[in-house]
Amino acid sequence: MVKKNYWLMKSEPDAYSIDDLARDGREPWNGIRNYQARNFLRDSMQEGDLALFYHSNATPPGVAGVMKVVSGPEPDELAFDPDSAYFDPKSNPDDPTWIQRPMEFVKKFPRFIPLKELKEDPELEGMLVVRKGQRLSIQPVEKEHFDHICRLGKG
DNA sequence: GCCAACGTTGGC
DNA sequence: GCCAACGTTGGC
Repeated sequence: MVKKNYWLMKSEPDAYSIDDLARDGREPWNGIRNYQARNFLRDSMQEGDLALFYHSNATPPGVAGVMKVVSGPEPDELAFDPDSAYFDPKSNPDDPTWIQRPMEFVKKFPRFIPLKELKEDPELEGMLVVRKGQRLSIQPVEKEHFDHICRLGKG
């Protein structure tokens, strides 16, 4: 049994929110156009890993719930669609630059946890998402931090 | 709307 | 390979 990893994945709720995932049940996480985030998606994530669903560019920003990695890496088809905002003419279908991961809804927290609260919590010191100016849309999270945030979300 | 903190691009 | 210009992210 491989050790489970934990993640935080950002989405702008205007584009796709935890409620959208609750409705859809399962959704490919695509449109990632940053190499570091791509590498996490492609190389580090394992089926069964859990991820915090983070609402970015929201009022307020914060963690809304939990989802699960349910499959291996797949080519991000948006990169091949000239009509998509995520079209990348440099991505070759035979060797895709960008990849996606199917994610599955696990739960929406009874209590949304705003970023402000994460920043003020001494238990979460050192967590990437509380660092000023960090922009990475897919981040590894320590199990202790993940568990603590789940407790906070219970209300 | 502002702006800090990046990441990317392209000239040299 | 350097680095300035530019674009994007995302909190505030």
